[in-house]
Amino acid sequence: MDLNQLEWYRGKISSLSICIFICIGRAFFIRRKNMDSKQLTVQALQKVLPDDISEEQITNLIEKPKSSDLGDYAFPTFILAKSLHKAPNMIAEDLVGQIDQDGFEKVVNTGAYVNFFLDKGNFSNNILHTVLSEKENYGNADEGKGGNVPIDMSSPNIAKPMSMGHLRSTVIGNSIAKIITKLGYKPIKINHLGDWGTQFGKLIVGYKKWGSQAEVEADPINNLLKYYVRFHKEAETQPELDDEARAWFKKMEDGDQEALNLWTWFRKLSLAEFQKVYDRLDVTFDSYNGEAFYNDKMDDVIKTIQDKGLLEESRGAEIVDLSELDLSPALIRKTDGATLYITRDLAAAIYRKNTYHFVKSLYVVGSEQSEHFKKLKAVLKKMGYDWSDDIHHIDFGLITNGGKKLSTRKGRVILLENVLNDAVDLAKKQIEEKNPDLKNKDEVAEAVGVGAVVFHDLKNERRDNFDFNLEEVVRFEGETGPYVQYTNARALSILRKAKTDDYQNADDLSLDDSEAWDTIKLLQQFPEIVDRAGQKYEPSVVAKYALKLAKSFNQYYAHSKILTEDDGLNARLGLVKSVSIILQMSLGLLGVRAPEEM
RNA sequence: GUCACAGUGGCUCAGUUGGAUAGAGCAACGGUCUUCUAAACCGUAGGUCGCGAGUUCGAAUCUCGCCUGUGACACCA
Repeated sequence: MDLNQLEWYRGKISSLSICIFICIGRAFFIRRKNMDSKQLTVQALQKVLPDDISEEQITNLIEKPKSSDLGDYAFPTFILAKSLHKAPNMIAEDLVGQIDQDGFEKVVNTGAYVNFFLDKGNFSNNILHTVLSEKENYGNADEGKGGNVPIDMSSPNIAKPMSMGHLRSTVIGNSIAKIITKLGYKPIKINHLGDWGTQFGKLIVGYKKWGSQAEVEADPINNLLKYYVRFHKEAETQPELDDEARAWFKKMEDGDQEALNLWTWFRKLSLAEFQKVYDRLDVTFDSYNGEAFYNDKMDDVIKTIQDKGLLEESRGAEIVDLSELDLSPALIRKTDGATLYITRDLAAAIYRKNTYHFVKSLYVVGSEQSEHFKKLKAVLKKMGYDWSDDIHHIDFGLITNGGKKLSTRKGRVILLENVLNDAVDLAKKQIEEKNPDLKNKDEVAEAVGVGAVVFHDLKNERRDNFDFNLEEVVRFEGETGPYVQYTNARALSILRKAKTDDYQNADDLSLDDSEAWDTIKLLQQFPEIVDRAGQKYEPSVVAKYALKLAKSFNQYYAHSKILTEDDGLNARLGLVKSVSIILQMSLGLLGVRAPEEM
């Protein structure tokens, strides 16, 4: 490298570092100012409140009024009534008289509250600059510090169709993965396939009795399901079928070629079918290690349990007693020597710890299994693994149909694929009706239809049960995914129609408009929303926020003309752009696509 | 029976750490497209926050009891 080149590099490097320095400095400065809007309020109060009330107490007492009519922060004076021997509303009135209103739009009292109104122009200028410069990094945090977090999710059973129940686990897990990524963790999405167990014995019996290779290949899952359902029906009157099934599963475990070949074939066909659904949902996995993967890891686990003196015999089975925790015993090995669900999960938990050295390990599994996870953690704890505390069961409520639990065995399932197809068909109809000139109709219909189903699943608290209702799931009006998508599409449409993009570099983005105020405040809330969603493993926090932001923005632009050539144009466009950035990010965190037009 | 979770307008649900007249969306009724996509916006009507005590200046929110629903409760996963 000659001298000239060296100089050139130096120049590059130094100008780059200056740029980085300025950018970071600016972002930091802006963020400080935003965070300080509450701090400003605290300080204003502290100067006029009695000394025995600490800054911390004031911070905790300050609340955000439900309505902007009552300001942006409010301080209730009730607790001062006793010590000051005065009525709360008198205290509030006195405080308002003493408070230095500098930096606020105004400070007034309403009854017993002191209400602080922030300087809208200043606040909006700061927040819009922040969002426009940080873009999709807005709201990022480093809480996770790159720690691995395996997420056990989706986990459908081989040879059975994916039901709405699997949808829940899949989309909740997927969304949590995205949310915690934003918080600095590294999720490892594991599809813990149900690919082992006695049901395969049943399936083989059913296939051999009533099936054919051609039939299975034509429509694998539906036909395999058909055999399975028929097996259960016929076994009611012919109990000897159950014995046959057990024998076939035993053959699998003993390595019988015919049994294993069938099993491998079923598994392969099923995975290919599942993949179609995952593609539509935009969900990928880092591992497909299911139950079968742990077959050869069971002995070690059982040996460890035994070595620690935890294994007991009871009624012919081997168990770990958990009665001191008010839990029923964990069945490690059946009377016939076969292992069980919890044995495999113990092996999996230990494997994941050893392989990923996780900081947390999540299981997105229905709440009917909460007992199982309590036992799992308890056994691990007894084995001396303190990291059992890092295991979290992310439970969710079950989906019923007509108030009844769905059951694969009885053939009462809601097929996810049908639901998605219905939703997409309906979306297509809507597009033909409302926007017939749209270019990529099918692609948009897919995004909207699937988005509606996914959003519907995520918008309520995980643990809520819900009764399946097709009309409700594929609804496009009101509090739905398409509503958020539509709001974003319209925002983008405005930006396309704007003759300028000067707002991207404008210094002044202050927007002193009460119509826009709620939206602006919502933009500022986004980072704490992501954080809360992550702490609670609750995608619905993001979904509800997205609805709130969309609604507030819809209200704003239904009443205000954005594309007007005046001094406020840059700020308004900056707001539209910021809203679209955050709506897209929110939808992204939920695993819902955001079409540019619809 | 034991344990867990839930109970908010006709339906589906919101409601950070207890706070100001309990909020939305569907459905119902009425209004708004010559003006940035009406999948939108505005308005009207609709609630003893399951019931009863307790704590508190103050409870949908915390504690206790009861009622109702759902789920789990040893060889399924």
